Amino acid sequence: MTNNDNSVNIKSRKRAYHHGDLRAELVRIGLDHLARRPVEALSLREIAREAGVSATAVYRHFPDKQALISALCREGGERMGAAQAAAQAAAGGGRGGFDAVGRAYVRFALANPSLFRLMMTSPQTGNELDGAEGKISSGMQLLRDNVARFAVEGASDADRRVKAVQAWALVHGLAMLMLDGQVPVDDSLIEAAI
Amino acid sequence: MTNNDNSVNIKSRKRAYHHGDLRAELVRIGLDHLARRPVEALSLREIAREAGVSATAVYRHFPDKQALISALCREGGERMGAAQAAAQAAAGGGRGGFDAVGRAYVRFALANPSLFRLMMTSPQTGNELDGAEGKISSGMQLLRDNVARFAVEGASDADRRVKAVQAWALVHGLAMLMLDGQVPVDDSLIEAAI
DNA sequence: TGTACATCAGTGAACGCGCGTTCACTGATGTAC
DNA sequence: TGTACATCAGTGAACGCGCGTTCACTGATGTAC
Repeated sequence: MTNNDNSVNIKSRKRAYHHGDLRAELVRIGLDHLARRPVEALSLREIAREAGVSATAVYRHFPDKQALISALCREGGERMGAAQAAAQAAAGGGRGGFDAVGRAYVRFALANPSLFRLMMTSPQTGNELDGAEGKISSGMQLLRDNVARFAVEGASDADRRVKAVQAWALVHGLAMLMLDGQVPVDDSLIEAAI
Repeated sequence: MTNNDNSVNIKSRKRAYHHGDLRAELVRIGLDHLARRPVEALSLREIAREAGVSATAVYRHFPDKQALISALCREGGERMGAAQAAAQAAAGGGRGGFDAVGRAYVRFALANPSLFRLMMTSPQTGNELDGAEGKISSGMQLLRDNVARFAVEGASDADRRVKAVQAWALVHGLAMLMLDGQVPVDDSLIEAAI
């Protein structure tokens, strides 16, 4: 939030947020909910309530609930991509960096369970109006690029493609199994398995 | 369904089902829904509607919606286990049989998307009243047993545990990625990757 | 073989719930004169 | 520097919806006499 004077809330209920601030606040609260509660519990009314604003106010910033959800996915994708990029940078290039990206993928999923599920489930969210194409599911993209880059040893194209899918499946499967409580959430297990 | 005379429906609305038949019919319809529609669209009222019965009638067979869902998961677990066992038997023992179980896991998930998700997401469904402990999530169990059995090469216990998790994660990840449309649903890809 | 009766799987009306969305509105803000 | 006005982000009441669940009930079935 930039420069939002909360004391204004007490004196007047209108224009409590500077232009654009409520939008950012709604996204913030939405992401917070997704970090703590199941996807199906995500409610436009509750997010508005938590922002201290009427449900109707949301419609000043998003045409409908789906648009809010898309914004959450977009923001989630960016954060996930950033986390992976940071992990890769910290680990240096090469194989070590590649593994670091995979681990960051799993850790992001564990830290943001419902957001991660939502990002996976939602249709690719092609850019309807927005121009930022590549960024949208950048969390997926970075891992996929790495996977493609490190699977060059394979003989044929098809072979490389299989290796890429295997690598992604391993990482994604570990994330989902931990998320669903089928495998204990154990950081050293992440280190060992990836 | 055993011996259910449907012509009875026309003459009288009461006792249209022999004892126990409506229960089986509700489960059948529920599974059918789960094969075609998202989990969150599963509605007790709609299942009843489709069975040609009032919503209230369901409560003669299940204390509440959760009990219906548990029954669906139980049935799903059994079917999945059966599919895996059949695949293993067909492929013979050894490594080939092990791979066959993994592929059957993925194929079951693809054939029953929402049921598979429900089985993964639902808490382990420990047996409250029922005595059939091991059978409940037998779909998971068979794969896990196999995974444990074929990971003996590892040096230490911890190492074997890691290998087991990796194998499960690969299979599970491939299933989920295909289910979510992130990886094309392609049977030859399943063969190649597992 | 015929009759009285208990059982219990079905019925339809009604409940309260929270949801997403619409509507006509209001009043603080920033701008033009 | 002061005043009139357009803008538009907020308001609260209301909508219809389908849901899970409860209630008092009904009537076909199978059993005991």
